[in-house]
Amino acid sequence: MTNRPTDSELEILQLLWEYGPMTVRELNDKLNEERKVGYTTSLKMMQIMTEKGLLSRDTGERSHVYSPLLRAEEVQSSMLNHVLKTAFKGNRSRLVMQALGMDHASPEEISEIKSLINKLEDK
Amino acid sequence: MTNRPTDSELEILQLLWEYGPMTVRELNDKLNEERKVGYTTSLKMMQIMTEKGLLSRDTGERSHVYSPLLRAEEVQSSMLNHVLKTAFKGNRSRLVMQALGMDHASPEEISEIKSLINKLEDK
DNA sequence: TTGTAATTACGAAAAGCTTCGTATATCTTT
DNA sequence: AAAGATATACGAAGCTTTTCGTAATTACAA
Repeated sequence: MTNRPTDSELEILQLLWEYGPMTVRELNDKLNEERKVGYTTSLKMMQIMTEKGLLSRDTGERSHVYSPLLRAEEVQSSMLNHVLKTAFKGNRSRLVMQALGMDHASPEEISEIKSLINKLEDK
Repeated sequence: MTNRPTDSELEILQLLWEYGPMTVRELNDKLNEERKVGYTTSLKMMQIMTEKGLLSRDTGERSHVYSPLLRAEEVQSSMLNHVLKTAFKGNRSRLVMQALGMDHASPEEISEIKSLINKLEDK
């Protein structure tokens, strides 16, 4: 297993990270605030994600409660690493430059990044 | 069209970016330096990529010559933007922090990034 | 010039992702 | 207790991606 969910899986993970463990019904309702998704579609996705080891579920009640098995940081790291390897051929600086150049980084973002770099340097 | 190639397509684009326009034969040879790929597999991929608008081809000679239609920077930007949106929910600073924290950024990389930030600040 | 090699075109199989319909089981309400 | 609502399980269709095999075409070589 690669720690790298598909886009649809990621959509579900984001909701679980934001709102905490949920039943299929609850999650499907959240999903439908953004786009139309059938109930059994959400159910199937979450069952598959459980098989894959992306979610765990508590079957104690009739309505099973699903929880994410990975933290957001882990998934972010996997996905970013993958882009770094495949699209940037491992060139981290260029990736960061791209990230900084995208749209317009606000002055606040830039100073946030600067202070982070200073912290990194201290070590 | 999304400017976001699949991993296999990206593998082909990387070779074209690095070595310039190539025939299927040439590209397939390059690919096979890394992993076993059938000739018609490469052919089909490149035909599909042409349909998708990822490549153009010169059919003037018997062996068609393929060129990338996008620059590496465009694809990198698309892919990074996508990860930014889906995995990081648009939080650019966190993305950059992740990028800097991965493995260990070398002192050279850090100073490279710092000087880039200073340039950005000047504007 | 006739056969061998190289190239493109085409179709299709296998695998993964996304979506949903139907069947079955379990509550809840009247 | 019967009827209706709600949940899970299961299977399968439709797409996309990746991989090749086979056929048809073109060039080359003996």
